Amino acid sequence: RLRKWQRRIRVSDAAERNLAFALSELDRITSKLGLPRHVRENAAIIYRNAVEKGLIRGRSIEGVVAAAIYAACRRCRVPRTLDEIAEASRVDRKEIGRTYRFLARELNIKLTPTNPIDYVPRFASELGLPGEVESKAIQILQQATEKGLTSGRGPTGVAAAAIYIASVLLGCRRTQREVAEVAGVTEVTIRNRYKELTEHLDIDVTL
Amino acid sequence: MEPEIKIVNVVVSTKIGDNIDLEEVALILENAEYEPEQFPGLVCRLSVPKVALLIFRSGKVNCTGAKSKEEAEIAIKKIIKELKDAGIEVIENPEIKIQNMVATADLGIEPNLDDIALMVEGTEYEPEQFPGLVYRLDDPKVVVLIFGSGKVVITGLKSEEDAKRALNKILETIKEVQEL
DNA sequence: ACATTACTTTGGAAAGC
DNA sequence: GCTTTAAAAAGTAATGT
Repeated sequence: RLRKWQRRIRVSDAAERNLAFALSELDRITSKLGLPRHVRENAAIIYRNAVEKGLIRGRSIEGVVAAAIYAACRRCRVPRTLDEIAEASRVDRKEIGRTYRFLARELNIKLTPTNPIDYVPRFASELGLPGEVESKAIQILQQATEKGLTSGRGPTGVAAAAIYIASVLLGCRRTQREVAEVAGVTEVTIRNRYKELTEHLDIDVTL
Repeated sequence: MEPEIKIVNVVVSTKIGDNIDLEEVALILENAEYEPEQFPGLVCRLSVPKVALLIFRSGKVNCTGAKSKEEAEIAIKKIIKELKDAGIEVIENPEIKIQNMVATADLGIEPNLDDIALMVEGTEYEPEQFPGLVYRLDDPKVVVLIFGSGKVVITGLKSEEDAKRALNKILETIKEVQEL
């Protein structure tokens, strides 16, 4: 009767409030990361699907929002690392990774591992590198993938090394430190991938 | 020749008594750490065999780090004797149950993790987070970590036999993936 | 440029928060 | 869910020489 009616109002109120909070968080994080509108909308769809399937139970709204954004970025081929999303949200990378896996499984989101090539445009432009360097880096990564040199390695590290090599080859060298900075990896990692790529792909990088 | 399987860790549980005073036990066993604020169990490390034992107030005990069930048994017998000699009431021949085993092996081939992740159900492969592919098998119910080198880690094992079965299944599915 | 140490992942039990 | 324990895989990271 009246009680039931009131409870329904309360429940829908709470649901509305939660959704509003989630969407505002989604807006805040996506704008902080400078993500395009279609990525944000994609993340919003993923979040709504999660709500409909009751996947939020036992999880924080922020965690699910962050995981939805992470998934949307990958699906739209404009990946952000877990560290970047963890920094922009107030959720730690462990929880985002765990929630992402959970959402992927429950919502049947099938994503292949992030292709290092998808990181090239963003990293290259942040380094102010011309299109030719970008193309060269992508070409290197395609060859690397064919030879299995990307398997098991972190996508950002391989992408960073390819960009570093391409920048040197085309005469607009960026230091390992600069590339490491924008890619969010250490110089040691770039050096390791650099060795691997130049050796196995017979690339002469003479300075 | 089948790939050699090496058991690298065995986790075992048992019960050696009741209402054990861990403060007292901490004084009896030398390499014992007991910080109830941090963890309810007492930690005791043995050098031979090289294992770690977790002893609880209830008398329940966990033993980790052993290379075999026998090794874990020896370790548990050791602390039982020490406690008994110190005048603590203990169960002399407790039933010891294997809770988990970890094994490593080499497939002898370098699998394409991307292809496996794409075609095999129950797999997770996120190189950004971890270089190995995670493969959950239903029978035997274990988890296998497969690396690009062909090395694998099998965990969740209750017996050595399951490790062999799991390994054979993995080799079979990888062969199927390679053909398709 | 090297080396060493340490953390990521997986599984399971224990008692308590 | 977390806390603690051990061990392996390969990659990445933090520090040290």
